[in-house]
Amino acid sequence: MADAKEIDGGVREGRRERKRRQTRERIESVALSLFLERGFDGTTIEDITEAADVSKRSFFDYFPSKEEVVFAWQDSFSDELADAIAAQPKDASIAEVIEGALTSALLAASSDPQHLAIAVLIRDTPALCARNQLKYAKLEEKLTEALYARSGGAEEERFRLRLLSAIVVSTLRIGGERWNEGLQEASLQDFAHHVFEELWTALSELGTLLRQRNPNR
Amino acid sequence: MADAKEIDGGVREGRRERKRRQTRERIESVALSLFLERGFDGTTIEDITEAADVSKRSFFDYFPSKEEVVFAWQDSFSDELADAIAAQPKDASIAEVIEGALTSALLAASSDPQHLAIAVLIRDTPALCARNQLKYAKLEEKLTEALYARSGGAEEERFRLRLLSAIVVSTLRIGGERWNEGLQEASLQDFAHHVFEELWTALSELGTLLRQRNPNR
DNA sequence: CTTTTTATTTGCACTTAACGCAAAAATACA
DNA sequence: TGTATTTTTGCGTTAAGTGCAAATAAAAAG
Repeated sequence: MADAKEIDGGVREGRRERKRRQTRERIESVALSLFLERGFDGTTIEDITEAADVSKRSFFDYFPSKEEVVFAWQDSFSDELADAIAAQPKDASIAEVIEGALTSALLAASSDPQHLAIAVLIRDTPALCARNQLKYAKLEEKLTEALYARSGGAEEERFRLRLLSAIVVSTLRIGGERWNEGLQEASLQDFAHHVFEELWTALSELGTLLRQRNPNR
Repeated sequence: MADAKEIDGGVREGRRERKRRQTRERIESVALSLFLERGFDGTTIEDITEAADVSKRSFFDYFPSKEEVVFAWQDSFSDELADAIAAQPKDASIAEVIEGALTSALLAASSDPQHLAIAVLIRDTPALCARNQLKYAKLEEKLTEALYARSGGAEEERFRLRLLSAIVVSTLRIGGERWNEGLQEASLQDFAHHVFEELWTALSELGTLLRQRNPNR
């Protein structure tokens, strides 16, 4: 059990790992094609495994359920967002950090044209809608952690940051819906910037409104 | 097909309707007991139908899936909240409307002691977690509509109200988690009031923060 | 009270998702 | 080469959920 095939410090991908990765990618790609073609419910695991040329049993060795194939890519988005937050300039305001990081993560994600089709698929499949909401919850957690890690970390800040994360993720969700409904005339950057403008303005006005109504608190 | 059994204008519940309602309630009650006793995954549909003395097939005539039994009561909460919002005094501020309506809806809901057990069940069952998130989305929609209906309805207000709804629902979610984690020393009223105080303060400060950073916008 | 109509319940067969286990095949290593 | 390990597969099983047609119960009509 000595370490094998190590070259300049990194473990190079052996045949096993390579094949496993390829199989996983093949299943994912084939499954998504079929989902888009025949719908999620109209595609059986057998359809997928036949097209991907693996046994039905092997499918569950790669993905715990049919749904997870659709959401496999989601984890990477959370991670990218967290990285992007850490990468924002030190002197940026919290609004700039969030807007900057989210915009760059969104741009990276949208480079894959399949994502739009997947979004539509999710919207039109009730079973996927529920699972999709869970994605937002996870994203919210990650975002909170990333913001908390960045901003010194006073315990009293936690609620505020959690709330802010929730607000941002909600905005992402609402904005995403609007983007999918609309005609995508503007570029994603411009659209995102516009939505953030609305967000900051709305929050700012909301703050004013609340302070006026509860002046003594 | 003439109308039958009508007395003073209302259609009295016939034996059919009554039995159907009773059966539905029996299934629901039995199912929840079993879920709490053996867990959601550890309870089969057959367990439920045997205990409720109906056929397996009939179960699906009352509920579209095992999960829906757990969430059957949720719709009524949304409706109560919408009613409570409409019932708030005309001259109340938006914050007062939300806090007042949500508090009263929460109090009404929490009068059923099973709700706490259900909340724990949901938290501990992954399959239910996903479905649970969908509940929040629905609540958000309802809340937006209720606020929109109340506040004259300028089209430009929609985004703000939607955002505010999202914020409130997020707060409800976060507060709910905290409530379940904690020891419930305070009363629900006091706890809710405290959470709302935090919310209004945080929003107000957030507004200030954003205005300082984006003074020219 | 009997017949007819309508709504509800049930039984049964069927599809599909998902899991467990042990045999078989592929790969790594010596 | 031979041996150990990992991966893949086949097969059997459980349980959710659907469709359909027969049986049953309730309501309406005669």
